[in-house]
Amino acid sequence: MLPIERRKYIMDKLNLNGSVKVEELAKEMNVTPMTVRRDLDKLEAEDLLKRTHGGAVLSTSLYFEEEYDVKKEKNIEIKKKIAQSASELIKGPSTIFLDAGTTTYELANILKNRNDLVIITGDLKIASLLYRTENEVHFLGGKLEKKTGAVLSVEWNTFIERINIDYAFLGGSAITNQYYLTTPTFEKAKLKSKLIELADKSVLLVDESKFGVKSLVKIAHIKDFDVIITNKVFNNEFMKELKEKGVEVRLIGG
Amino acid sequence: MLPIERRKYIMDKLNLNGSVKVEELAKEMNVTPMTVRRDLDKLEAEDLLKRTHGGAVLSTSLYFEEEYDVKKEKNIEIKKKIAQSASELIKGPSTIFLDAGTTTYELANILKNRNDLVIITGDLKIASLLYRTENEVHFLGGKLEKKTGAVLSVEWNTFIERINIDYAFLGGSAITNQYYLTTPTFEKAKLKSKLIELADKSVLLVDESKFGVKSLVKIAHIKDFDVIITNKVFNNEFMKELKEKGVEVRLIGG
DNA sequence: CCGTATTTGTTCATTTTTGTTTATTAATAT
DNA sequence: ATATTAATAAACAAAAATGAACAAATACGG
Repeated sequence: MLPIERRKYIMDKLNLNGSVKVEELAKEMNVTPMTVRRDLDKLEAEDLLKRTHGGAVLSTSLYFEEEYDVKKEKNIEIKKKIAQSASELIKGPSTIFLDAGTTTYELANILKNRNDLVIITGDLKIASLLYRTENEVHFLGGKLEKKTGAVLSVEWNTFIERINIDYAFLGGSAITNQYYLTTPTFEKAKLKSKLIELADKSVLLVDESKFGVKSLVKIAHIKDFDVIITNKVFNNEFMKELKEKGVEVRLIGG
Repeated sequence: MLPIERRKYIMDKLNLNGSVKVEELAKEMNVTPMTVRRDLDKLEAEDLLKRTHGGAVLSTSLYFEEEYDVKKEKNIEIKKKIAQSASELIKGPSTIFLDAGTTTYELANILKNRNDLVIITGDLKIASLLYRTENEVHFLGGKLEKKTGAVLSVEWNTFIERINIDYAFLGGSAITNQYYLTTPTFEKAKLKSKLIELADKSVLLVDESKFGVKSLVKIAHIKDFDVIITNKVFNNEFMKELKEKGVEVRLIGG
C-alpha cells in the first residue's frame, strides 16, 4: 500500500465514521502505529483532520474544543461591552424590544436587575432569564427554532403595531460590504424592518465579526438605525455620512 | 471510544435531555465513573455544562433552576405516574396541547424522547425543555406570569381555533366538590373550555390534592372530558355517571 | 550499480489517560 | 439534629499512547 493510498484510506474512513483510531488503522493497513501517527500528523498539517489521543477526528466534528471556544469567549467580552453600552441608553421606565441572539442575551443579563421595564422578546432564553424579575415580560409566540430557541410567527406584525416601543434592540448576523443588514428569512426581515420603523429609537448591536457577511434578505441599511453600537471602525467618509443622517455611533474599544 | 468522542457523546446527551448522570454515562460508555467525572470537569472548564452531584446539567442556567423547582413539588411521584399514563394515550404522530403546570411538565419530560409530535404550549419551562428535541414546538405568546412562567394572551383563541388538536392535556389546580374544574381568571377559563371543545380528545390530569378546592371561574365539569387520569377514588355512583357519559377514568395506584 | 533521500520500523523515555484505593464531602433518611 | 449512604476528590499505580532517536528497508537519480 502506497503512502498516498494509506492517507486516502484514512480520510475515507474518517469521512465515513467521523473518527479513526491509530491501532485500528495500523492493523487494517499492516503498518506500525508509528507510521499511522506520521500519516495523521501530515494530514493534520493539511488541516484535513484533528489529532487526538489514540486517533483523530474530523476537524468539523469537534464543535466544542478549545480553539473554537476561545474564539467564542473573546467575542463574549466584546458583546458584554456592547450590551453594557446599550443598557445605558435606557434611562427611565421604558418599553423595549429585545431581538433574539447572544448580544441581546447579554443585554438582558444586565437588565434583569432593573424593575421599570416592559420587555418584549421572541427569544426563549431571554424570556427564561427575565420572567422572574421585577420587569414585565411579554413573549411573542410561534414555532420554536430548534437550534436557537427563537420563535417567529406571521402574526407578530399585527401585535407589534399596536404597541409603543421606546427602544428596539436588534442584533445582526450579517452586514454586507454595502452596509445592509441581512437575514436568512423573509419573515425575520419583515419583522425587523417594522421594528426599526415603529420604535422610537432603533438600536443595532453588532460586533466586528458580523461585517462583510452576506445573508439572503435585506432588512435595512444600517444608517436607518438611530444608534449603532459596535467595535467596528468605519472609515471617515462613511462616518460623516452616518452623522449627516443623524445616526449615533457608539464605538466600543477592546 | 476516543476521549473526544466520549465528550461529544456527553454533550449530545446533555443537549437532548438537559441533564446527565455519572453512573449512567459510565455504563453507556464502558468506562469508570472517575473517567466520566474527569470528562465532565473538562467540559465544565469549557463552560459547556455545569456539574452537579451525580451528574451535570446544561450551563444555560435554565435547566438547573427548573430541576430544582420541580424537585420541590410535593406529589411528584404521583404526578410522574399520571404523566406516564397520559403519555401512553398518544400512540402515533399527533398534535397535542400541553397546559401549564407541574404534571404536564412531567408529561413533557417523557415526551422529549419522541420525534413524531407537534406540541403546543404556553408554559415557558415546558417549551424550554422541549425545543431541542425532534418534535415541533409552538409557543403561545403573551405576558409571562412571574411566578409560574406561563403565558396567556387574549389572542390565543383565534390561534387555537385554526389548529387541529388531537390531544389536549389539561392540568387542574382546583376541582370543587361538585366536580367542576375551576381557575382564577376568566381568560384561562375561556381558553381551557375552548380546548376541551376543540380537541379530539381532552385529557384531565389531576392528583388527589386538587379535589375539594375552589377557585373563581368555572371551566367545565370534569365529565366533559374524554379521559381523566387521577389517583383520586370516586364513589360508585359518580363512576357510573362518568361511564354513562363515555368518560374514561384511569386510576393511578400508589 | 552506487550513493542519497525518503520512508518505515524499533526501542525507549516521557506524557497522557485510565483505573483503584481511600479519605473527605455532600445528600438522604431517620 | 445524627446516622447512613452515596458521590467526590486526591493520590497513587497501571496501562496506553506518544515522540524522539536511531537503524533498517526501500525508492530513485545518476
